[in-house]
Amino acid sequence: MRWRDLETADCPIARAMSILGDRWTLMILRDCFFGVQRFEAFQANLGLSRTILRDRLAHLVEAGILVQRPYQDRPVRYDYVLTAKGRALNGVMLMLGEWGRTAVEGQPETQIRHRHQTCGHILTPYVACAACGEEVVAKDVRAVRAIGSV
Amino acid sequence: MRWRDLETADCPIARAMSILGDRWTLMILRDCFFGVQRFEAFQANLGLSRTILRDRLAHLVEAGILVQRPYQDRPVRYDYVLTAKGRALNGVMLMLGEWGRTAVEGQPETQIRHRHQTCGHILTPYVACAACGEEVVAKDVRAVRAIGSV
DNA sequence: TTAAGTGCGTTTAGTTTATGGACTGACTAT
DNA sequence: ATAGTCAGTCCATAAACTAAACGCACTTAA
Repeated sequence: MRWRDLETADCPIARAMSILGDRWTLMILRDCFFGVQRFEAFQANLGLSRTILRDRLAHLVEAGILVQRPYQDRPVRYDYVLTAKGRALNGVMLMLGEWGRTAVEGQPETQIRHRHQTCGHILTPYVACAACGEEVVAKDVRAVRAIGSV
Repeated sequence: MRWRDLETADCPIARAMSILGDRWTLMILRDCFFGVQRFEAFQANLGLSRTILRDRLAHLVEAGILVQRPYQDRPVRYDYVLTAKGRALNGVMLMLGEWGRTAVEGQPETQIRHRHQTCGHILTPYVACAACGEEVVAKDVRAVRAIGSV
């Protein structure tokens, strides 16, 4: 199966993965959330090949997740910054980090956490339901095919 | 950079991606959450090559995300089912699906949603802070290096 | 008892992607 | 002038992925 056939899949996870589903894209976006904006910085942080970095950044721009913002002329150079669509990945990132932190063994002495500025605590994120505000756990959820949303 | 070097990274997202970060693994896990358990079913649903499927399932078992549960002898055949560690990915899946649904254009007529059994509504998931219960948005969050958690 | 089917894999050969390193180009700073 | 910075391209090699065929240990149907 060709990978980017998933773009038009019926399943939103499949559509998400058609954009995010390779070895580097989510790592690049993690760096974006940490404030990294420049080509050299991504490359130095991640250690991926420049060819791939170029390709992935271009895809992310094309997908509307990053925008190029010129920070100098002669020669023109761009920062890569998150769009609203990119910032909307915040929840995915937080949950992914939480899973990596709690579920994946391997105990580095320090780990990166987040502080929730509005309450001051170190963040432990969980997924809640917009309708009832309760925490959502796997067993309480059933997949349904929906037209519209209710 | 060699990919599985990330296993011991300091960043929990990097550690998560060392397991989940390829084109198919999260798609396989999505199917697991939808109840798929058998080799042929994964292969038919996803259309990936059998070679890769074998490899990915083996990795997921090795990582403790799936377990093989024999459902017949002669010849012995296994179901692949989520462990607690696997089920802990529920939040990631929900947020990934929500992002795919709301942020990725392309409007199939029907989409897969979830029903939140405890309140009966179609689920719109969001990420909340365990300390204060409020929704967590990108701008209210700052990365910190932490030893312990508080 | 032969034939067909099922389920899970392996093998093979060919294609696609990724990799690391050198290189270019347009500058700036010393 | 010389070195350094930054973003990117080019290239040869290496690794990953693919589709299709095949193998094996059965079960079921003819």
